[in-house]
Amino acid sequence: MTIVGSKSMDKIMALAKRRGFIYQASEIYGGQSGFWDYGPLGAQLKKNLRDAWWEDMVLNPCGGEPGPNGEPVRIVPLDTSIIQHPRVWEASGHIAGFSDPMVDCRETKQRYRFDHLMLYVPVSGERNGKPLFAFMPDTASEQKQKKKAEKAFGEARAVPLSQLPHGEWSHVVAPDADKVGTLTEPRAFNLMFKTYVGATATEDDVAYLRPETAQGIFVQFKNVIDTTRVKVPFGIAQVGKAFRNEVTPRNFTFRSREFEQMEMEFFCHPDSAHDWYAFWRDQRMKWWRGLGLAGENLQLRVHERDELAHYAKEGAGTSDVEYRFPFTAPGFGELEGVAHRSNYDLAQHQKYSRVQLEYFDNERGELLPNGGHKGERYLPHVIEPAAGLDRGVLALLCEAYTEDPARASPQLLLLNPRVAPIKAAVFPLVNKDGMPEISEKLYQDLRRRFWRRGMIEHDVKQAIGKRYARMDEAGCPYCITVDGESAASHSVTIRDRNTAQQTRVALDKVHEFLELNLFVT
RNA sequence: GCGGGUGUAGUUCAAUGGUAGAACUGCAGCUUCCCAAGCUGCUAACGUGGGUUCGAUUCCCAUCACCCGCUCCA
Repeated sequence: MTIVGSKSMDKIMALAKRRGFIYQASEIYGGQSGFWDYGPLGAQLKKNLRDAWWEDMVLNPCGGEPGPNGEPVRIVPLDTSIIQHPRVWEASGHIAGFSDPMVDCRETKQRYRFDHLMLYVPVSGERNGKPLFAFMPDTASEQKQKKKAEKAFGEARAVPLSQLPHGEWSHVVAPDADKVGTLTEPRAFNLMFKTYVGATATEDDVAYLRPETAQGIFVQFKNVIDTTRVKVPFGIAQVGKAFRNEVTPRNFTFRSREFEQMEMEFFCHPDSAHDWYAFWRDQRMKWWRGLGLAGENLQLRVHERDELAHYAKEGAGTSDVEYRFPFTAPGFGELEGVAHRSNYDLAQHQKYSRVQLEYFDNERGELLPNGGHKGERYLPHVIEPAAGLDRGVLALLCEAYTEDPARASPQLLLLNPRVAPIKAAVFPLVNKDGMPEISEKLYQDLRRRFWRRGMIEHDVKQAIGKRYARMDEAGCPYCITVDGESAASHSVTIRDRNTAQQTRVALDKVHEFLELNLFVT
């Protein structure tokens, strides 16, 4: 068990840089806030994590474990465009809230358009220490706030909130709030990256880089249903880049402006949504555990009602898989959210596109004399496990980072073999006496066998201890050394990264050893 | 967005108003039969842009980036 407190982010970042895992984007130009690049080892580590997700979500979901309906889980892949029709983001609700200045209520977590909010103030103009009451016209808050205002200071009149002098903000009671001063400053939330489609680049050509990959799935839901013979319940999975103009990119790659998501939208009948929600919540937690985030640094957290996103207000709820990063400790940071989105997205797209997106389920409805069912038409509910690939990589690095003062080279990465970028390294103990010839041959053989699984390294230069140390820092699980006995006994030593202990293995059994220790869990 | 801090080789640090020194890393050679060993050599840095000055890595301003604390995270 490693103690998080002993892990400093500075050291992890230095190692990530030094060993070529993560670089600052555009570093030679001074860097660009919110953007990071992956170096050779980082790119492979990230690919391994992405592949692991793909294997366990698409190719063989949940390792073959049946879903709550007792049947194999069926998920199909998809790859949609980063730039979608702008109306997609109107339907999804991403544009509505963010093209105009908004104010948030810290108490109720409601968000209001700044230019829509009104305020009840005394007709006399003198507040006399009483609070002022904000409301949204044509909502229940209008009458409620009016009553409160009249009780507080008699006759009240309505003025736009925007006319309020800045110093008076702390005296405003927000709609549906109890306390004063819970409204934030008005802010423009242009969280979506804007661009122009076409060379003319007029305002008519405005488009956005997707702020999440999920909408591409909802938009193509009908095509997938119509062309692939899938039946509800089933999932559609997608991995890809998403972009958000974060106000404050912070904490290394944790909050980046360009990031990669691994999202799966699982479509099911509304009646079974709770079961599928619980199923995916537990499956996803199990998955992260299986990759090495096994200790108490991983937790599942159920969202409070008042922090649910707009699409998850109704339904079974939202849970986050969270990891205790060194920079969040003792708190946790989100790795993946599992949300019951109800039918919010399909309903929105059906409304905005005016295309029928309901699913006809001919295995439901009343039983017919011929043994079939009458069928039922409905908008499926959606359970969405949405994971951050970059956050996953960061969590793996943080978890793997270990200091062992007993070693000459105290820093090492205890990466799970499945995600480790370098699977094995082959060394001649010394670069002479026929050893490099044997190691070169073994290296070529192993690379031919394992290239699909990851990198195999070969290094003949410098002292053996230095080569071991390098591999420890890269998180390579096994170092295979050709020594003086190898030629005569046709054997090599295999060094375990975690223990630094060596085992002698016959040359022609090395691949079996790796197969067994690296890939069989 | 606010406040504080920091920017010198790949990393970790030093010095200096007269353009920088080291350790480790990396690379090459020698050596080397098991954990960053030894010897020799090489590569390699003052975040960027202004200002002051005869001269700025050093002082000033701006900017960019990172870190910490708030804020934010639809």
